Amino acid sequence: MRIGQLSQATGIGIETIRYYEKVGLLPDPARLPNGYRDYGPGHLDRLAFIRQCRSLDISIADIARLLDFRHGSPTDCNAINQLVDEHLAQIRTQIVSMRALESQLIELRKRCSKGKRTPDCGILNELTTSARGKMAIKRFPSH
Amino acid sequence: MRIGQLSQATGIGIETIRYYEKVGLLPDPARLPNGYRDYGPGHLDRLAFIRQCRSLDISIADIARLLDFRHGSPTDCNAINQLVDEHLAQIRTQIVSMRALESQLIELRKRCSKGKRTPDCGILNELTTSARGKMAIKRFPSH
DNA sequence: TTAAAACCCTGTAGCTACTCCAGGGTCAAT
DNA sequence: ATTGACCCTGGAGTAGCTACAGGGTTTTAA
Ligand SMILES: [Zn+2]
Ligand SMILES: [Zn+2]
Ligand SMILES: [Zn+2]
Ligand SMILES: [Zn+2]
Repeated sequence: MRIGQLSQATGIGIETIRYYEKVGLLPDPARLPNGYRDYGPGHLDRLAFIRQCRSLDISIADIARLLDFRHGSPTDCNAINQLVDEHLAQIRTQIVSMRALESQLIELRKRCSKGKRTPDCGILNELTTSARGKMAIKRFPSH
Repeated sequence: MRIGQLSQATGIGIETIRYYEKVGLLPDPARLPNGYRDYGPGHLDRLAFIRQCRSLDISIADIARLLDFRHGSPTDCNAINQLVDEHLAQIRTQIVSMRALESQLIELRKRCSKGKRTPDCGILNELTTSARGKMAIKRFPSH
């Protein structure tokens, strides 16, 4: 199977497949006499696994760890459970901070209505004044 | 005011301040005879505004636009309202997809309990089978 | 037969918003 | 005279791709 076919089969772009090879996620494939990459079913399987992990936003480094567990000698799988737990915690943290961001932006948006001119824009003014409010207490004399 | 003082006053790192100068967010400051950067109150103000925007996750490019509105000749501010609306929409989209991600990871996590060995790990197996399930229908004969 | 289209190759640069470092120069105090 | 705290420039690194540039190969159609 050539790279274009692998790309079609997995829905992953050709450049991305070559990138996964470069960073060590996908083992180097055999080569045809003309130098083209020649993939087998193992590559297809592995690449599908990678795509599934990426769709869950698992990092390249963590996918490498998962692939090691998958293809290495059997061990205790607690590390896998822990990896998922950590990612879940990370996602939840991000959701919390994005919701905080959302409400801040909602408040900001309320400051302005239609048809104002920039010097009277409530949004600009709010950004300016809250920026000033957050500045360090310390003052710097000019001498 | 030298760069270290500006850094202290705004809470922005020195390297970051130089970066903002390089990308055009902060105007080039005057220089002291020894070549050190010499900032005025205008820079402090502008930098505080920038930090405020960044804390709302507004991109460098959009901050540049906001600064243009802030320091340019007065115009209609609808573009500003729209900018905030777009960011709000973006944030909300991201929250939605992160929640979807969260529930997927929760489901995945349920697949495995303590003390299993990697070949029996429900998480690994789930990742593998759902990866296979999502593969393109098209098959590639080996001939 | 030949020319275009479609495929493949390597290597490099670009994206975001910083952050860090190497290898210097400058200035105050000891 | 030397230490330490500053400051400078320029370049590399981060994550995960994506998009070339500048070539070679294979298939298909005129
Ligand atoms: Zn992780
Ligand atoms: Zn407005
Ligand atoms: Zn925007
Ligand atoms: Zn498990």
